[in-house]
Amino acid sequence: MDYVQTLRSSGFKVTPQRLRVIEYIMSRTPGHFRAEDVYSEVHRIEPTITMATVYNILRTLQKSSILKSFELKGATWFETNTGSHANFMCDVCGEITDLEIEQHSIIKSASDAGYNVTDSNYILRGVCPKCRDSQ
Amino acid sequence: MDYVQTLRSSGFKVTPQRLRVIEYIMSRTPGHFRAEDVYSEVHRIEPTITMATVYNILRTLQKSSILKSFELKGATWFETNTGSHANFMCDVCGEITDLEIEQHSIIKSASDAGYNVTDSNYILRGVCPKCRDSQ
DNA sequence: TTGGCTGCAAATCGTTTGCACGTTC
DNA sequence: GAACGTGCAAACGATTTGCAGCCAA
Repeated sequence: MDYVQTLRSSGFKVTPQRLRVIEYIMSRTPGHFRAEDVYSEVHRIEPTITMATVYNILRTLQKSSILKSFELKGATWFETNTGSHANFMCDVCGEITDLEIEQHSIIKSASDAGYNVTDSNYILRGVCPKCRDSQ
Repeated sequence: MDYVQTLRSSGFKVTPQRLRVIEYIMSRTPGHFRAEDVYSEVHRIEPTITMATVYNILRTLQKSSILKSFELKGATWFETNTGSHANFMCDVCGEITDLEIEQHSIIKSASDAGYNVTDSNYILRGVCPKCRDSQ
Protein backbone atom coordinates (compact mmCIF):
# COMPACT_ATOMS: atom_id res chain seq x y z
CA MET A 1 0.00 0.00 0.00
CA ASP A 2 3.02 2.30 0.10
CA TYR A 3 2.63 3.86 -3.31
CA VAL A 4 5.75 6.02 -2.93
CA GLN A 5 7.87 2.97 -2.26
CA THR A 6 6.28 1.15 -5.18
CA LEU A 7 7.02 4.08 -7.47
CA ARG A 8 10.63 4.22 -6.40
CA SER A 9 11.23 0.50 -6.70
CA SER A 10 9.74 0.59 -10.20
CA GLY A 11 12.58 2.92 -11.09
CA PHE A 12 10.64 6.18 -11.20
CA LYS A 13 11.61 9.41 -9.51
CA VAL A 14 9.58 10.82 -6.66
CA THR A 15 8.61 14.38 -7.51
CA PRO A 16 6.35 16.78 -5.60
CA GLN A 17 3.79 16.52 -8.42
CA ARG A 18 3.74 12.74 -8.16
CA LEU A 19 3.35 12.97 -4.40
CA ARG A 20 0.36 15.29 -4.75
CA VAL A 21 -1.29 12.91 -7.22
CA ILE A 22 -0.63 9.96 -4.92
CA GLU A 23 -2.20 11.87 -2.04
CA TYR A 24 -5.20 12.57 -4.24
CA ILE A 25 -5.75 8.97 -5.25
CA MET A 26 -5.33 7.80 -1.66
CA SER A 27 -8.03 10.25 -0.58
CA ARG A 28 -10.23 8.80 -3.28
CA THR A 29 -9.65 5.10 -2.55
CA PRO A 30 -11.75 3.19 -3.32
CA GLY A 31 -13.17 5.33 -6.10
CA HIS A 32 -13.05 6.33 -9.73
CA PHE A 33 -11.63 9.49 -11.26
CA ARG A 34 -10.60 11.02 -14.56
CA ALA A 35 -7.45 13.03 -15.34
CA GLU A 36 -9.60 16.16 -15.11
CA ASP A 37 -10.69 15.26 -11.56
CA VAL A 38 -7.08 14.81 -10.47
CA TYR A 39 -6.04 18.04 -12.12
CA SER A 40 -8.72 20.28 -10.64
CA GLU A 41 -7.98 19.06 -7.14
CA VAL A 42 -4.18 18.89 -7.28
CA HIS A 43 -3.99 22.19 -9.12
CA ARG A 44 -5.25 23.97 -6.01
CA ILE A 45 -2.18 22.79 -4.05
CA GLU A 46 0.36 22.66 -6.87
CA PRO A 47 -0.80 25.54 -9.12
CA THR A 48 1.89 25.08 -11.77
CA ILE A 49 0.82 21.56 -12.65
CA THR A 50 -0.76 21.03 -16.06
CA MET A 51 -2.98 18.42 -17.64
CA ALA A 52 -0.03 17.09 -19.63
CA THR A 53 1.82 16.35 -16.41
CA VAL A 54 -1.25 14.77 -14.85
CA TYR A 55 -1.58 12.45 -17.84
CA ASN A 56 2.12 11.64 -17.59
CA ILE A 57 1.86 10.79 -13.93
CA LEU A 58 -1.26 8.68 -14.34
CA ARG A 59 0.51 6.68 -17.04
CA THR A 60 3.48 6.22 -14.72
CA LEU A 61 1.26 5.03 -11.88
CA GLN A 62 -0.29 2.49 -14.22
CA LYS A 63 3.15 1.22 -15.21
CA SER A 64 3.86 0.78 -11.50
CA SER A 65 0.61 -1.18 -11.15
CA ILE A 66 -0.68 1.33 -8.66
CA LEU A 67 -3.58 2.24 -10.92
CA LYS A 68 -5.83 0.41 -13.38
CA SER A 69 -8.00 2.08 -15.99
CA PHE A 70 -10.96 1.57 -18.28
CA GLU A 71 -12.80 3.72 -20.82
CA LEU A 72 -16.38 4.83 -20.50
CA LYS A 73 -18.50 7.76 -21.69
CA GLY A 74 -15.68 9.09 -23.84
CA ALA A 75 -13.13 9.29 -21.04
CA THR A 76 -10.55 7.20 -19.25
CA TRP A 77 -11.37 6.31 -15.66
CA PHE A 78 -8.70 5.35 -13.15
CA GLU A 79 -9.05 3.34 -9.96
CA THR A 80 -6.87 1.85 -7.26
CA ASN A 81 -9.01 -1.24 -6.86
CA THR A 82 -6.97 -3.82 -8.71
CA GLY A 83 -8.94 -6.74 -7.27
CA SER A 84 -11.61 -8.76 -9.03
CA HIS A 85 -14.64 -6.54 -9.48
CA ALA A 86 -17.06 -5.06 -11.98
CA ASN A 87 -17.59 -1.35 -12.52
CA PHE A 88 -21.22 -0.29 -12.68
CA MET A 89 -22.06 3.15 -14.09
CA CYS A 90 -25.51 4.54 -13.37
CA ASP A 91 -26.94 6.23 -16.47
CA VAL A 92 -29.03 8.53 -14.26
CA CYS A 93 -26.56 9.93 -11.70
CA GLY A 94 -23.35 8.96 -13.49
CA GLU A 95 -21.82 7.41 -10.41
CA ILE A 96 -19.51 4.41 -10.77
CA THR A 97 -19.73 1.64 -8.18
CA ASP A 98 -17.53 -1.39 -7.60
CA LEU A 99 -19.36 -4.69 -7.52
CA GLU A 100 -17.25 -7.49 -6.13
CA ILE A 101 -17.23 -10.68 -8.17
CA GLU A 102 -15.53 -14.00 -7.87
CA GLN A 103 -12.71 -14.37 -10.37
CA HIS A 104 -14.34 -15.19 -13.68
CA SER A 105 -13.43 -18.46 -15.32
CA ILE A 106 -13.07 -16.68 -18.65
CA ILE A 107 -9.52 -15.67 -17.83
CA LYS A 108 -8.58 -19.25 -17.17
CA SER A 109 -10.23 -20.52 -20.34
CA ALA A 110 -8.70 -17.69 -22.35
CA SER A 111 -5.29 -18.71 -21.02
CA ASP A 112 -6.02 -22.32 -21.91
CA ALA A 113 -6.84 -21.17 -25.44
CA GLY A 114 -3.44 -19.49 -25.70
CA TYR A 115 -4.44 -15.93 -24.90
CA ASN A 116 -2.06 -14.16 -22.55
CA VAL A 117 -4.39 -11.90 -20.56
CA THR A 118 -2.67 -8.90 -18.96
CA ASP A 119 -5.71 -6.74 -18.20
CA SER A 120 -9.43 -7.30 -17.79
CA ASN A 121 -12.39 -5.06 -17.16
CA TYR A 122 -16.01 -5.88 -16.55
CA ILE A 123 -18.18 -2.86 -17.21
CA LEU A 124 -21.90 -2.66 -16.48
CA ARG A 125 -24.40 0.11 -17.10
CA GLY A 126 -27.95 0.73 -16.01
CA VAL A 127 -29.74 2.34 -13.10
CA CYS A 128 -28.47 2.14 -9.52
CA PRO A 129 -30.76 1.35 -6.56
CA LYS A 130 -30.65 4.94 -5.32
CA CYS A 131 -31.86 6.39 -8.61
CA ARG A 132 -34.41 3.67 -9.11
CA ASP A 133 -35.95 4.38 -5.69
CA SER A 134 -36.02 8.16 -6.10
CA GLN A 135 -37.94 7.67 -9.34
CA MET B 1 -31.54 -11.42 -38.49
CA ASP B 2 -33.50 -9.16 -40.83
CA TYR B 3 -31.99 -5.87 -39.77
CA VAL B 4 -34.09 -3.87 -42.23
CA GLN B 5 -37.27 -5.27 -40.76
CA THR B 6 -36.01 -4.62 -37.24
CA LEU B 7 -35.20 -1.03 -38.15
CA ARG B 8 -38.64 -0.45 -39.61
CA SER B 9 -40.50 -2.03 -36.72
CA SER B 10 -38.50 0.13 -34.31
CA GLY B 11 -40.09 3.11 -36.03
CA PHE B 12 -37.10 4.23 -38.07
CA LYS B 13 -37.11 5.07 -41.74
CA VAL B 14 -35.20 2.97 -44.23
CA THR B 15 -32.86 5.19 -46.23
CA PRO B 16 -30.21 4.23 -48.79
CA GLN B 17 -27.49 5.28 -46.35
CA ARG B 18 -28.88 3.03 -43.65
CA LEU B 19 -29.08 0.15 -46.11
CA ARG B 20 -25.44 0.61 -47.06
CA VAL B 21 -24.39 0.59 -43.40
CA ILE B 22 -26.47 -2.51 -42.74
CA GLU B 23 -24.83 -4.23 -45.71
CA TYR B 24 -21.45 -3.26 -44.28
CA ILE B 25 -22.11 -4.65 -40.82
CA MET B 26 -23.54 -7.86 -42.28
CA SER B 27 -20.35 -8.31 -44.29
CA ARG B 28 -18.42 -7.85 -41.07
CA THR B 29 -20.45 -10.19 -38.86
CA PRO B 30 -19.11 -11.40 -36.53
CA GLY B 31 -16.56 -8.65 -36.12
CA HIS B 32 -15.67 -5.30 -34.64
CA PHE B 33 -15.53 -1.92 -36.32
CA ARG B 34 -15.32 1.78 -35.61
CA ALA B 35 -17.31 4.60 -37.22
CA GLU B 36 -14.25 5.34 -39.33
CA ASP B 37 -14.20 1.77 -40.68
CA VAL B 38 -17.84 2.00 -41.70
CA TYR B 39 -17.32 5.39 -43.30
CA SER B 40 -14.29 4.51 -45.40
CA GLU B 41 -16.00 1.46 -46.83
CA VAL B 42 -19.53 2.84 -47.33
CA HIS B 43 -18.17 6.10 -48.70
CA ARG B 44 -16.88 4.25 -51.77
CA ILE B 45 -20.44 3.23 -52.70
CA GLU B 46 -22.34 6.23 -51.30
CA PRO B 47 -19.83 9.08 -51.83
CA THR B 48 -22.02 11.80 -50.35
CA ILE B 49 -22.20 10.17 -46.92
CA THR B 50 -20.37 11.91 -44.08
CA MET B 51 -19.03 10.89 -40.69
CA ALA B 52 -21.89 12.73 -38.99
CA THR B 53 -24.39 10.55 -40.81
CA VAL B 54 -22.43 7.39 -40.01
CA TYR B 55 -22.49 8.29 -36.32
CA ASN B 56 -26.22 9.01 -36.58
CA ILE B 57 -26.90 5.67 -38.18
CA LEU B 58 -24.77 3.71 -35.74
CA ARG B 59 -26.67 5.33 -32.88
CA THR B 60 -29.94 4.38 -34.53
CA LEU B 61 -28.84 0.78 -35.00
CA GLN B 62 -27.97 0.62 -31.32
CA LYS B 63 -31.42 1.93 -30.41
CA SER B 64 -32.84 -0.87 -32.53
CA SER B 65 -30.66 -3.36 -30.63
CA ILE B 66 -28.97 -4.37 -33.87
CA LEU B 67 -25.61 -3.20 -32.56
CA LYS B 68 -23.81 -3.12 -29.24
CA SER B 69 -20.76 -1.01 -28.44
CA PHE B 70 -17.86 -0.60 -26.08
CA GLU B 71 -14.94 1.81 -25.75
CA LEU B 72 -11.32 0.86 -26.13
CA LYS B 73 -8.10 2.58 -27.22
CA GLY B 74 -9.79 5.95 -27.40
CA ALA B 75 -12.53 4.87 -29.77
CA THR B 76 -15.99 3.32 -29.81
CA TRP B 77 -16.18 -0.18 -31.21
CA PHE B 78 -19.40 -1.66 -32.56
CA GLU B 79 -20.37 -5.28 -32.98
CA THR B 80 -23.39 -7.35 -33.95
CA ASN B 81 -22.65 -10.10 -31.45
CA THR B 82 -25.16 -9.32 -28.72
CA GLY B 83 -24.69 -12.69 -27.03
CA SER B 84 -22.69 -13.40 -23.91
CA HIS B 85 -19.02 -12.99 -24.74
CA ALA B 86 -15.83 -11.18 -23.86
CA ASN B 87 -13.87 -8.98 -26.24
CA PHE B 88 -10.15 -9.61 -26.28
CA MET B 89 -7.86 -7.02 -27.84
CA CYS B 90 -4.33 -8.06 -28.72
CA ASP B 91 -1.85 -5.34 -27.79
CA VAL B 92 0.50 -6.52 -30.54
CA CYS B 93 -1.68 -6.82 -33.65
CA GLY B 94 -4.66 -4.81 -32.38
CA GLU B 95 -7.17 -7.42 -33.42
CA ILE B 96 -10.31 -7.92 -31.35
CA THR B 97 -11.59 -11.45 -30.83
CA ASP B 98 -14.83 -12.72 -29.31
CA LEU B 99 -14.41 -15.23 -26.51
CA GLU B 100 -17.62 -17.00 -25.65
CA ILE B 101 -18.45 -17.16 -21.96
CA GLU B 102 -21.31 -18.54 -19.97
CA GLN B 103 -23.55 -15.79 -18.62
CA HIS B 104 -21.76 -14.37 -15.64
CA SER B 105 -23.49 -14.56 -12.27
CA ILE B 106 -22.55 -10.94 -11.59
CA ILE B 107 -25.57 -9.71 -13.52
CA LYS B 108 -27.87 -11.80 -11.36
CA SER B 109 -26.25 -10.69 -8.12
CA ALA B 110 -26.23 -7.07 -9.29
CA SER B 111 -29.96 -7.37 -9.95
CA ASP B 112 -30.47 -8.91 -6.53
CA ALA B 113 -28.64 -5.92 -5.04
CA GLY B 114 -31.09 -3.57 -6.75
CA TYR B 115 -29.00 -2.62 -9.78
CA ASN B 116 -30.94 -2.57 -13.04
CA VAL B 117 -28.35 -3.72 -15.58
CA THR B 118 -29.10 -2.68 -19.16
CA ASP B 119 -25.69 -3.21 -20.73
CA SER B 120 -22.57 -5.19 -19.92
CA ASN B 121 -19.16 -5.56 -21.48
CA TYR B 122 -16.28 -7.79 -20.59
CA ILE B 123 -13.06 -6.46 -22.05
CA LEU B 124 -9.73 -8.27 -21.99
CA ARG B 125 -6.31 -7.23 -23.23
CA GLY B 126 -3.05 -9.00 -23.73
CA VAL B 127 -1.34 -11.01 -26.46
CA CYS B 128 -3.20 -13.36 -28.77
CA PRO B 129 -1.95 -16.88 -29.61
CA LYS B 130 -0.95 -15.84 -33.13
CA CYS B 131 1.30 -13.01 -31.95
CA ARG B 132 2.69 -15.04 -29.11
CA ASP B 133 3.74 -17.81 -31.50
CA SER B 134 5.28 -15.48 -34.08
CA GLN B 135 7.44 -14.02 -31.35
C1' DT C 1 25.97 15.73 -13.27
C1' DT C 2 22.54 13.88 -15.94
C1' DG C 3 18.67 11.45 -17.33
C1' DG C 4 14.24 11.76 -16.27
C1' DC C 5 10.32 14.96 -15.37
C1' DT C 6 7.61 19.16 -15.81
C1' DG C 7 5.20 23.00 -18.01
C1' DC C 8 3.76 25.17 -22.04
C1' DA C 9 1.51 25.72 -26.36
C1' DA C 10 -0.07 23.73 -30.20
C1' DA C 11 -1.80 19.80 -32.55
C1' DT C 12 -4.53 15.65 -33.07
C1' DC C 13 -8.28 12.49 -32.86
C1' DG C 14 -12.87 10.90 -32.15
C1' DT C 15 -17.28 12.63 -31.79
C1' DT C 16 -21.14 16.07 -31.51
C1' DT C 17 -23.85 20.09 -32.83
C1' DG C 18 -26.88 23.34 -35.42
C1' DC C 19 -29.09 24.06 -39.29
C1' DA C 20 -30.77 24.16 -44.26
C1' DC C 21 -32.23 21.01 -47.46
C1' DG C 22 -33.84 16.49 -49.08
C1' DT C 23 -36.45 12.16 -48.67
C1' DT C 24 -39.38 8.44 -46.68
C1' DC C 25 -43.79 7.05 -45.33
C1' DG D 1 -47.44 17.04 -46.24
C1' DA D 2 -45.16 16.26 -42.07
C1' DA D 3 -41.73 14.21 -39.65
C1' DC D 4 -37.58 12.41 -39.92
C1' DG D 5 -32.86 11.91 -41.93
C1' DT D 6 -28.77 13.72 -44.35
C1' DG D 7 -24.75 16.67 -45.41
C1' DC D 8 -21.95 20.35 -44.21
C1' DA D 9 -19.02 23.08 -41.48
C1' DA D 10 -17.78 24.33 -37.31
C1' DA D 11 -17.14 23.32 -32.44
C1' DC D 12 -15.82 20.37 -28.69
C1' DG D 13 -13.62 17.53 -25.21
C1' DA D 14 -10.14 14.30 -24.10
C1' DT D 15 -5.59 13.23 -24.88
C1' DT D 16 -0.91 13.63 -27.05
C1' DT D 17 3.20 15.84 -28.84
C1' DG D 18 7.66 18.36 -29.08
C1' DC D 19 10.63 20.83 -26.78
C1' DA D 20 13.17 23.98 -23.49
C1' DG D 21 14.25 24.30 -18.85
C1' DC D 22 14.33 22.11 -14.17
C1' DC D 23 15.27 18.93 -10.49
C1' DA D 24 15.69 14.27 -7.97
C1' DA D 25 19.06 10.91 -7.40
